[in-house]
Amino acid sequence: MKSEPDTFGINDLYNKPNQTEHWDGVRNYQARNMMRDDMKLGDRVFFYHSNCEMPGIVGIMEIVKEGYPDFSAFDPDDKHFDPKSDHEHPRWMMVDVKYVRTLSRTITLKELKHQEELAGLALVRRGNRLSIMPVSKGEWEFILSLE
DNA sequence: GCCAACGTTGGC
DNA sequence: GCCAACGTTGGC
Repeated sequence: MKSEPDTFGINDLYNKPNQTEHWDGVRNYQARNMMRDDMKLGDRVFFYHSNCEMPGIVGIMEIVKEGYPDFSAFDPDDKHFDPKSDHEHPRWMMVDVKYVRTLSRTITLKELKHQEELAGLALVRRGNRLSIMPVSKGEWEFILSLE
């Protein structure tokens, strides 16, 4: 899962009560579908810092609440307000994530791009801008072996 | 259903 | 700040 550290970085998650936060604001259907259908309680997630000096994987989180309506879409004052989403027919979903640990170092995007084993990783495929992307078990373990 | 215009993402 | 690569919108 990607987030801009200037907006919400891994240290912000670390400092939350229970080190837990809802992952709101996602307004892309593919990403929503993953939160709605694929992300299960206990699943592990990489925390990726995007749009910053050193883009890359910085930590690990865990899903502690499965997909439910993103209430930030209901709030006209919220940056991610969507008038087409309401309580009866919520259009957007989110999950709750909990901090697990910070990696001993940032595994940079540049580094990930250079690994043959990760050629299939969604993150490094051409032009991928999704804010949530799947990681296979093999890819997960390989990435952690780089730490 | 097509597709041009537009807005966004995010690396660089 | 630039701009490639997307996704979305809306006229037709």
